[in-house]
Amino acid sequence: MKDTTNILRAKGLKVTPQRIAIYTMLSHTDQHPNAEMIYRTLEPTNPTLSLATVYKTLYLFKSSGLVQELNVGEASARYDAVIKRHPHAVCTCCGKVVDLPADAFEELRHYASKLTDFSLESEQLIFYGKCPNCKS
Amino acid sequence: MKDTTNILRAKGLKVTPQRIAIYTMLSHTDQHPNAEMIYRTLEPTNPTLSLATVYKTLYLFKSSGLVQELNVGEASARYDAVIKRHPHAVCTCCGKVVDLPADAFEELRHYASKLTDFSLESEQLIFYGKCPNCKS
DNA sequence: TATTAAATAACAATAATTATTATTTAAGGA
DNA sequence: TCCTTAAATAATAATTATTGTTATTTAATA
Repeated sequence: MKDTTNILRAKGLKVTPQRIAIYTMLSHTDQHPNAEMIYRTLEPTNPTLSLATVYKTLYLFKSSGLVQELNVGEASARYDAVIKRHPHAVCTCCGKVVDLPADAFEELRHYASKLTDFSLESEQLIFYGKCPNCKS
Repeated sequence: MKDTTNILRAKGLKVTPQRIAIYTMLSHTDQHPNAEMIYRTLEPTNPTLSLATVYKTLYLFKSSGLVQELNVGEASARYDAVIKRHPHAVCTCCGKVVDLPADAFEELRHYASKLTDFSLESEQLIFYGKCPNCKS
């Protein structure tokens, strides 16, 4: 995809088929997949892809600010191509992760900076509960 | 310790020296240690303790509601004997984790339940930044 | 004190992630 | 378009956190 190529170039990253596939997939899903899910999704159409490359590419993207890593308490990290920090809701039954609008963070930042001597950089807000499907 | 013994009994748990040591240590620290730290702290005075027991005991305590597990994005989980949900601040430099007062959660719960169809159970709020020591 | 179900220590196994290395390839210049 | 080369990749080994297994020990209760 042209878009992905330009985004990678803008970060000074070499453009490879693997990177294009991973970024394009991440920016077209709202599933918050982990490395394994990304690999299993892309492997059929990218038979030469290896799982180690997925991990390295995610690390690279994270370091370049192209994706954010999300830690919801599972064994493996999830990834999100939306880089603006925003709250998430995690279903404690099926594991689904959904996005919430970002505006909760504005007041929170204020609140937290009053309470600590930290110089704050970012924040993570996760709600846990049962999603509509699992409730019933 | 008498206190710990009673707390374990109240949850219907068998009282063993290992459980007493782990719970007593957790309830007397604000360090939010992980399993390895707990093991290394207790092993000198409890030479018969094994790391697997630490993990199993933490799982038991978590299931019984005696401790909460805290996932700040590190490889290993941290534990807190304060079971009321409260925000944490994590130093991105030295890894220190400090507690913040719980009252931020009241409005957040309200906010989140308006935004999702989830039946919400709990929440986790983590601020990342540099602690006073690491700032300078 | 004797009984017994449960807990523990020791260690094997697993799962997620990272490191290593030989091979391949993207990017830029001739 | 073809070279050159530094960087990326595939394959796989290694590591780290955590969980499973099992023989032995022990806390709780009779």
